[in-house]
Amino acid sequence: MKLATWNINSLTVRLPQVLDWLAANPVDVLALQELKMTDDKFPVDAIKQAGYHAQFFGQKTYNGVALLSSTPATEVVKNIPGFADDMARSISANIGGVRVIGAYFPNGQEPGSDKFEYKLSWLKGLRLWLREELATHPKLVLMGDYNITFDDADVWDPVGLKDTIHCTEEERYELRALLAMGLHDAFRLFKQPDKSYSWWDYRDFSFRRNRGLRIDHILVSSALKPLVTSCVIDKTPRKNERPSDHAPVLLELGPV
DNA sequence: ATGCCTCAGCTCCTGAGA
Repeated sequence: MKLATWNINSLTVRLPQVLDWLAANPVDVLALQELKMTDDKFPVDAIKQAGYHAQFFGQKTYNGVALLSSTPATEVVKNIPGFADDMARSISANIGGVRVIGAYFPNGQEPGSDKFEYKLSWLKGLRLWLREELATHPKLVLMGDYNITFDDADVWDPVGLKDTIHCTEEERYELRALLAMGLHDAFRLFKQPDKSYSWWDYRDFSFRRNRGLRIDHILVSSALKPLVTSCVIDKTPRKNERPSDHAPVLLELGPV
């Protein structure tokens, strides 16, 4: 089973790239973030023609998430039960025997800001809900744009970016709390190239200089961990003419 | 501190992203 996550920064702009990428990478599940469109604009037909079912949860201008799957998705849940939120940030479903959660974590803008406080409360809401979700669905994958780095290895300039957004102790505390409840960073289960990142700023030739952050993650539950055979970042689409600022992350599992 | 780049929208500037 192959799963992937990709923040595509507007599905309107990136639909051709998503279809191209799926043709080259026929995954079973693709979680998308930052659709930036309302549900009535979602390209159901194009996705269907590509051979995929689609579950989506969008809003105008910002945010928006979707799960594309080669087999039907069931028990679809939008956002975090128990956490009131007016933004479309997560979508969950059972697909191929796995509970899949695709999420677009809040950015947080700047430590100390209102948006940062919202990010921390969202993270706490996610953590409290996940505890139950893991008990109900032991085979679980949480993937998406976390907007948090685990540690210095995920940051191109750990000194210059110390305690800035995506790199603060408060954010990383919440990320480690997810690991403490039995989730595992699939990417680090394997030897990876030094300076592996999933996002590069559009400005200052950041991609060419590999000035990036690893903020897109795939976490797997303990029940799935032994089944993981690979996890990689695919930098290929970042080289496209009008790329998303994020690259997809891919996970491969043995038979579930 | 600001610009640098990209995208959406009550669009020719602004807010937000990260």
